[in-house]
Amino acid sequence: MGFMSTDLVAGPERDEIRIEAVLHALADPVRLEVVRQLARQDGEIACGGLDVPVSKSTLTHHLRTLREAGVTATRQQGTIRLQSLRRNDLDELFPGLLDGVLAARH
Amino acid sequence: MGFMSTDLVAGPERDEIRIEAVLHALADPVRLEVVRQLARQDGEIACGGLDVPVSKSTLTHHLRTLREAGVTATRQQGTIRLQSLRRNDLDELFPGLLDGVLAARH
DNA sequence: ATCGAAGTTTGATGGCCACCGTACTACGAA
DNA sequence: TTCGTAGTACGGTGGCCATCAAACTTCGAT
Repeated sequence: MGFMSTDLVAGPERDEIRIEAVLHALADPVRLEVVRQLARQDGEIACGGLDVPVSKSTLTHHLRTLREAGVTATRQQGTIRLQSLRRNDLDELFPGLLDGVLAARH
Repeated sequence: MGFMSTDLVAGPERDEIRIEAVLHALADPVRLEVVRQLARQDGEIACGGLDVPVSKSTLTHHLRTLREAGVTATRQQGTIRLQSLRRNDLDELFPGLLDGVLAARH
């Protein structure tokens, strides 16, 4: 009670993030939509709070791809997993990339 | 003799360039290397001037993918095809994206 | 006209991966 | 402890695509 739960699910350190993995992660329409929703929210979203037209298991797969690429961070909160964008890390490694992607009309 | 040959090979208009196609095009290691070499050169390069570890036919395939995504422009010069980056179009549509990708250490 | 150089096209192959349903795990509430 | 909720893990399937070799095309030079 009352303590900040920082129960992070494993992902790459900032220096381990590879541009190819990030681009591959962003190149899928479902994952791109997830990133857009995370960017719009500018905070954490649970899996169930994401509005994408795929099954639960497929969404799990996409979220793992994003996390392992270093695009998102995942924090466990009880039985819920909260997703957030790793804006700082991405902006430092690839300045402008994320903003450029989000600037695209869709 | 002496006139500028502007024999462009077909590609999408600027407004037809889709972010998903661009990301997919950039997500392949061979194509990303092509983009890096084009960016370093800051001009036109013939297919044969590109240093990538794939066969001729595979390179043709990659260059078509890049062109049809709107990442590169292709100009025919006799029997040679000159490739160039569509920097202006990409920067206008997705400001920062290309620079961010090129800023990645590799 | 012939030949070589530069690329494309075609057809085939193998691997990756997006997708699903089902079964499973873990946590919280009643 | 039982039940519901949230999400993961596991097989399995189909489709896309990176790859190549071989045959073809097109242009320029000889």
